Amino acid sequence: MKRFPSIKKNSEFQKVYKGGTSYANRLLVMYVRKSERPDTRIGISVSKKVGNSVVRHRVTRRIREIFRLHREETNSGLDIVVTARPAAKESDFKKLESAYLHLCGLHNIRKESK
RNA sequence: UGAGCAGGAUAAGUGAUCGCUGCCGCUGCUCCGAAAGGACGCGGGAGAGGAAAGUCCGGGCUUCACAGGGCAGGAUACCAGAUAACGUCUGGCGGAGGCGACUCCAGAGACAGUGCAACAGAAAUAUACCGCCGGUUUCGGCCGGUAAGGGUGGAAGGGCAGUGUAAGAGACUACCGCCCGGGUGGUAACAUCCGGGGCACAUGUAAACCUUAUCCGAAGCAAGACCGAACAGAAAGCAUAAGGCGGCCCGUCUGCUUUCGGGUAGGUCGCUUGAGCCUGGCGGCGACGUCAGGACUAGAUAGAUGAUCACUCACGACAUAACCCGGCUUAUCGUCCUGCUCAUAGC
RNA sequence: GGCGACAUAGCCAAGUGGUAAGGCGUGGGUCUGCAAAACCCUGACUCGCCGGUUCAAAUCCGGCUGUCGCCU
Repeated sequence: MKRFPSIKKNSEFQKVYKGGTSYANRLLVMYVRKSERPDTRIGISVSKKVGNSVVRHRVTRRIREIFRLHREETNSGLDIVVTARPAAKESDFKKLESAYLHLCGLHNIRKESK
């Protein structure tokens, strides 16, 4: 597997938005929905309101890196959509990471291993 | 030393680990496949900009349209050149600004025609309000001449001085301006000189319509080409066996295979070696051209540059390719280099 | 990535080079014992921003900024 699987189609995004549960904090919004697939997929959405192309790419890469590093800690078989809010453009990697883990805790999708 | 003008370069760096996207290689173990090959693994090497931006011009490329010409529509506009082409660039000319280095110009035509010019003003391209002069008078004025003066306006009938006249007026004269013709220099724009017209054309606006000259078919890689599940359709053949409707027959609906064809989801190509880049010589004032040598430098398809650690400093601006080039415009923390101008002081 | 449209008062908006219409709303007044309704009065000074053409620009011409739509 070269890359982790991701949500690509607009219809799949809409499915998660309508059928999933959502939590949010100051930096991020997270939608989670159980899927029929065995693995966990992620979709990242960054609006133009967040900033220009450079800012949006940087936010996307950081969220993708966070997901990659913490993938083993979460339950599998989920579709996750993360939306960045405009405040995310000023925050660094550490702040985004703590915000992500906070939302994972609210969703109760973290494994009980640790 | 201070103030400035013009041009150019650069766009934080180094090392380690994990991760991402192409490319190349493998005595390859594992999986798929008839094979070619692919997946996976390991190793190597590559991986955003000067504006990648805005999409404002120009071209390549692709599809569609097209005998040729004209009209319509659009663009450009001093001259000569450069270029694949351009609204770009270079060198000149004219005008404007600056002490200067130098900078800026949307810089054809308003004697081809039409339109518009609010308010003010008597009058806006045609006219007499006041004034001046002559005549007349019932002394209030009326008739005629007149653009020198007043006032209005962004703009008032070529300017200024003189002659002249009742008062005036290119009516006449000199200079300037304008128009016409010619000489000289220059490829040309243009500059300069001579002669003539006595002025008949004569406010501004062409980023108003327009005239003249030149150029332009339209759309854009989500262009387009190929393969192609599903599904709508057509034709041929087979079975008339079985099932539904029906009490039964007739009838009617449902079938299978092959071929054709449309082309959706999806996939492959287009997709990066190029009117390109670096160095040097030659031609040219220059833009640029030409010759020789050298290097290969992203190609993704929801879209690749991030995270962690260490060190240095000026503590890091604007900003992320998406078919590719040539320009323009706009954004931008700084650092460095070259040439030149002015002022002050010293030699 | 490509193509196109729009921006005028708090809101909806008209506007042809020459003083920027109108409606809703706000505020004030008349009316009423008090209100509602009705009637009268009321505001643009940066016409999104910066330049240019013109005597004069919301309007014409360039360049920016923002918003929206279409192509999948």
